[in-house]
Amino acid sequence: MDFRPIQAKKIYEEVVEQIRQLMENGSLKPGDKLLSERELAEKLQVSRASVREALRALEMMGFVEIKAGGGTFIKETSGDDIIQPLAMFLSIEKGSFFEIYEIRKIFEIAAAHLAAQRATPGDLARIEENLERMKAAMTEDDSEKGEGSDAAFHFSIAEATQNGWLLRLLNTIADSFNKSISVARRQLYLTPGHPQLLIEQHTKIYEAIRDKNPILAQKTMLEHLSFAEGAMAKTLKIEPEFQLLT
Amino acid sequence: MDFRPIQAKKIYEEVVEQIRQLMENGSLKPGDKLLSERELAEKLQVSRASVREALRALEMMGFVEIKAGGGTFIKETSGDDIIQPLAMFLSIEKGSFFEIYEIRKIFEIAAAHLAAQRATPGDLARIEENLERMKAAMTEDDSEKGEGSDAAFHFSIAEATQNGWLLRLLNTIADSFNKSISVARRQLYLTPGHPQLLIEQHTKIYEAIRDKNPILAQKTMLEHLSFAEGAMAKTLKIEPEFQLLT
DNA sequence: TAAATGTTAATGGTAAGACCACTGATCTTT
DNA sequence: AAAGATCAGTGGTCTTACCATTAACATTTA
Repeated sequence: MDFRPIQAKKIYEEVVEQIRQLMENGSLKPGDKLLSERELAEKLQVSRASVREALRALEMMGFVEIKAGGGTFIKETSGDDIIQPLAMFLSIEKGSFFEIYEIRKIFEIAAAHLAAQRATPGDLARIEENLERMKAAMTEDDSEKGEGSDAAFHFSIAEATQNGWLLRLLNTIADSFNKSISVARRQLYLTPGHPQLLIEQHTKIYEAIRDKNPILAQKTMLEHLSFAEGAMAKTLKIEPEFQLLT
Repeated sequence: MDFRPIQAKKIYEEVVEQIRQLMENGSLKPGDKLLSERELAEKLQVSRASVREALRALEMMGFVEIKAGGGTFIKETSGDDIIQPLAMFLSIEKGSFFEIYEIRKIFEIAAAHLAAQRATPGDLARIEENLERMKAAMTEDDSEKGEGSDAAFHFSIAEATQNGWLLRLLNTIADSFNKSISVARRQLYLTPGHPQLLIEQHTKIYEAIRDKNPILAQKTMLEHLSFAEGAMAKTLKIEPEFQLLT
């Protein structure tokens, strides 16, 4: 006998799929108001609970925005929300430290390269400003300000790539990363001599971008990240398995 | 008067947060069975519907697996599921073609570089096998087989990086990409002379990886992707804004 | 005894109905 | 015309109920 198993697809998945298709073919554009939960339930011949579970899923993925008392709207997909599950994952998963850090390195190196090619005068000014804030933080011995302007420095480089997607992806990874290893990161700034080293490295990166030298920019960025990786790995008492892009 | 707004957090979000914390601090390990929906509802003093919405969200993000009639289990987070929202987004978003393709290029170039450093003999054999299948497909004039082995070739390179996260992210982007531009991709293989060019490029990439030359591997990969980008852009009648990593 | 079979309690899946708080537009009053 | 009150509609939540599936247990059978 040659029977095929009967597929018992969950209702909410079908609802998600129908809405997804409407978004894909353009019937539902960002800003559009969706039918109310009650109307959807009636049209699809399902319970309101099923509709709500589908909308919950779409909300989690950042495709719709649900306003209590107002209605449900197709969201202008910025991309930030799509990445939320990734951020949550990083807060839980500890094992794949170096795999993820490697991806961050790939992004940052590429960002430095592209920034050297495309940075506008405004971009350059922002990068330099963050570098100066770092230096000031060091003389003031303000490690918190130092970390903040460090992150801002990297952010402004990603901005200078003119690639919004690269900016968002890199930020998500970097943010989640900095949170999950905040201890090691703090140590990075409290070790004698390290702040000066870090500022030297950042200065070199900035100069390479300013001089529109993509190769040097990516090289200095790699050196900086590898140094930070090694220092943090020492604090965390784990050994990096690979050495990227040497 | 200095009042702080009373924040009406949605109940399901609080449920998600509580479970997330239990996962983060290790109280809930992969494989563990969660309390039943009814028990959770009673313990948390909320309705079963709210518990279900929270579990739906966790399921969408790939953190739990829900078996009808069986129970809810903490999932061994493979990472594939975390990326699902990204895949769904790519199927909808059409505008940022070159931004996304640039990210793909960044990944593929890095993958080629790392593969040249880390490929095992087994990896190399797989890469070569896919290359041979491409050649065979060309002589047989089987464009479908050609596209398939092309994708497999790139996949096997990503595999050789030994970085599971890079593999998953790259696959998600590449898959969504190939689907959304299937027309242009087909044209890429039907244009006279192109198959031969593509095979030459792939051969160069393979040889660079085989010879453990990361710089050359990344250079040949870049040339290949830039060529494909230009050809597809011509079919789609759009002009690339940037030229990456030249 | 051990395997196959039947039973049953627990679980997730779905539905229906109800009530609340909030939103936004309309209507009323000033 | 502006301010306030009204009200229908919406999402948020809870309750109850029943179904289909699962898995453990009890029973039967060879």
